[in-house]
Amino acid sequence: MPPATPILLKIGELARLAGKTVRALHLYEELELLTPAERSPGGFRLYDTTNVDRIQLIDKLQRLGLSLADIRVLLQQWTQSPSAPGAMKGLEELYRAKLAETRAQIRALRQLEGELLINLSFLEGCRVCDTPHEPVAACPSCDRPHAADATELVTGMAGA
Amino acid sequence: MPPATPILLKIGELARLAGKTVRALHLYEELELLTPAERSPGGFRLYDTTNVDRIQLIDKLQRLGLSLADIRVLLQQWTQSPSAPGAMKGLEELYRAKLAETRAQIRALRQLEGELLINLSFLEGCRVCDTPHEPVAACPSCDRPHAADATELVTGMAGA
DNA sequence: TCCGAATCTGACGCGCAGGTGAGAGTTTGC
DNA sequence: GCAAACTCTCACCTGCGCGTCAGATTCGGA
Repeated sequence: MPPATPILLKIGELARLAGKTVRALHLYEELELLTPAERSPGGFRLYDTTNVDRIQLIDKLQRLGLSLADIRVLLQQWTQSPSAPGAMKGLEELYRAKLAETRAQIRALRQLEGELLINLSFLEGCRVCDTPHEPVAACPSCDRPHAADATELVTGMAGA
Repeated sequence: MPPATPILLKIGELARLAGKTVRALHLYEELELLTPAERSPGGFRLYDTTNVDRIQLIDKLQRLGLSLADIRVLLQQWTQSPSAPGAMKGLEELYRAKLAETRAQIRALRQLEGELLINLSFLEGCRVCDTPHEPVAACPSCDRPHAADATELVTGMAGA
C-alpha cells in the first residue's frame, strides 16, 4: 500500500488536545521548543501527533519550575548529544536535582501546614474567648492560655 | 523612670534583620503593608522592632501564594474589624482555605516526585543499556524491558 | 462559488515583585 | 568639620508567559 498519510493536526486541534492555547503554541515555536511537521500550501502549521507528548513534556518541566528558556536549552542539549547514553546523562542529572528540590518544597509546605494548624487552633480558642479586648490589636498578644503557640502568622497582625 | 526611648531601626537595619532589600520595604510601604513608626528630623524612616514580625508575616503570606495586594486587603480588614473575635474569623477562614490548598500542592508535588523516580529508574537502566541505538531519538522508545514505565518526561524528548 | 471559521504575522499590553540608576540630602564616627 | 556610608524620592527597566487586538489570508463544507 502507498505510504499512509500521517495524521496531521492544525494548530487549534493540537491546542485543544494538549490543553494549551494557540498563542502558547506560537510562543513555543518562537522559542524553539516546538516545530510543526510541515506547512499547508497556504502556510498553516501542521503538526503530527507526537507533538502532544512534546507539549506535555513542556508542561511538566514547567511545573518542575523550569522556564521556557531552560527547557529550550535542555531540548537542544538532547538533540545535540552524540550518544544516546550521553544524552540520558544530562536528563538524569536534571531530574535528580529536581527531585531534591521537589522534596525540599514538600518539606517547606509541610512546615507551613503545621504552622497553619497551630494558628488555626489558636484562632479557634479565640472564638470562644471571653476576655474583652478591644481593640483587636490586643488580641494577638492575648495573655490567656490559648495564645501560647501563635506564630507571626497571627502576631504579625499586631502593629496597625 | 522616664519613658524608655524605644529602639528604632533605620531601613537598612530592618532590611538586614528581616532578610529583605531596602527596595522591597519601600515597596511594602507604597502598598500600605508597612509603616515606619516615625521619621528622623532629616526624613529617614525609623521602624520599631515589631516590624520584623510584620515583615515575616508578609513573607509567609506570600509563600502561601497571596499577592501583596491580597495581603494589603487582609491587613485592612483586620484593622477595620470592630470586634476581636470578628477579626479572627476572616483570618481563620483564610488559613483554613490555605491549608487545603497547601495540602493539594503537597499532593501534586508528591505525584511529581513519584514520576521523577520512575523516570530516573528508567534512565538508570539506560546507562547500562547495550542496545546500540543512535540516533538518540530512538532511545526513548527503546524496546528493552527497562523502558516499560517511562512517562512523557522521557518519551516527550523523542521528536527532534 | 461563497461564507464563516480558522489561521497567519506582527506588535503592543499586562501583572507581579521588585532591580537599578540618578541626583540630592542626612548621619555618624573620627 | 569632613568624608564615607546611608537614605531620600522619582522614575524607568526586567523577566516571564502568555493575552489581545488588527488586518490579511486560507480552508472547508454546502
